[in-house]
Amino acid sequence: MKSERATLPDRELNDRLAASGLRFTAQRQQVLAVLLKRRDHPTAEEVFIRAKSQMPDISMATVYNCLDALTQCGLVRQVHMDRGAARYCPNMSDHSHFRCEGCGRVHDIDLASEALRPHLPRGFQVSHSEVSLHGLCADCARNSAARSSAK
Amino acid sequence: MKSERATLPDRELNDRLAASGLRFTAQRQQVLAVLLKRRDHPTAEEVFIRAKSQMPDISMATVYNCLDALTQCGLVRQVHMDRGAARYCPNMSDHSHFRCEGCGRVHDIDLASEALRPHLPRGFQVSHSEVSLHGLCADCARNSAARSSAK
DNA sequence: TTTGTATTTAGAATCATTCTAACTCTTGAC
DNA sequence: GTCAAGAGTTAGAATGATTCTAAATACAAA
Ligand SMILES: [Mn+2]
Ligand SMILES: [Mn+2]
Ligand SMILES: [Zn+2]
Ligand SMILES: [Zn+2]
Repeated sequence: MKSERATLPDRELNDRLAASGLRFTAQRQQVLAVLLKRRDHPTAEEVFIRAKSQMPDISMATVYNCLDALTQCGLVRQVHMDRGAARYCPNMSDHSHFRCEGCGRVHDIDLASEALRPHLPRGFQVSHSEVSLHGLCADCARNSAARSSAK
Repeated sequence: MKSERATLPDRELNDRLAASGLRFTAQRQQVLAVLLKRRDHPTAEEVFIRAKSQMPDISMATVYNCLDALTQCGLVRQVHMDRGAARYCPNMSDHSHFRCEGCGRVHDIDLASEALRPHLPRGFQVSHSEVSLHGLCADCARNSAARSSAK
């Protein structure tokens, strides 16, 4: 049985889209649902695969369009690690990203770009900033330490 | 009259290349010279154009190869701003980058990634980090303030 | 010299993304 | 309800940056 009233994320989606003069569509709902379900910073390609499993007719072009719409209306951020495909994150708090070279996962890091402000030279006005870190996450660091001590 | 002994950057280049098992070549020398001459974070394309003006037979593939060799032997860093082409920087000190939306220039910012260390969650090991900032540089901010007050 | 390897080169291939143009759906006069 | 206008979706083409490939060239050591 489907609830009469929209779920909370759907209501939020509807309002945000409307505020940007955009329509609520099944595809945008699906793409957002994918991002909210597993917060692992998937690429557009990965979003496409996951969305397609629920909505077989959705196209890659639409996934790009939806991700763009969601980004525009402030529900999703693009994340740029490495040179490869952009990743997408539905966590809109001011945070940074850490890409683990061991497991490949992209972790949210509670490091606000606000913290960088005092380091800037006089007169510069920052409108947007991005911090990307690379290395070993706690789990992978522990494993690699264990492996090397075991020899 | 050309000096008998190699210039300082050439000596350094020779040593660094040797240390990585790479040869000193005219193309690598030229590409490094381009980067040292104007430290404005050019893209590979821009490096190609500048190098070509001195060395008309150099190819784009070689510019990519040389930039790669210079990066490997620690004389140059790749800088990733936006989604576009990578930029190259011969300043190997721990610093960050600021892309001005007014004039398009990429400025070095004296913000060491070391400063981020204390913000990391326990157990994470950072091997590399990059901070990219966007906004208005001091000059452009001043101009835009002047323009808006003049109405 | 000779010979093996590193480097350069042009062009093809690849990858992510954007664009195009046709089709479909929604909305809001009438 | 009908219908036109606009918004959204779609497949596939086009683009831009980079990497790959294979042949030619330059080098360095034997
Ligand atoms: Mn995130
Ligand atoms: Mn720099
Ligand atoms: Zn890990
Ligand atoms: Zn500027």
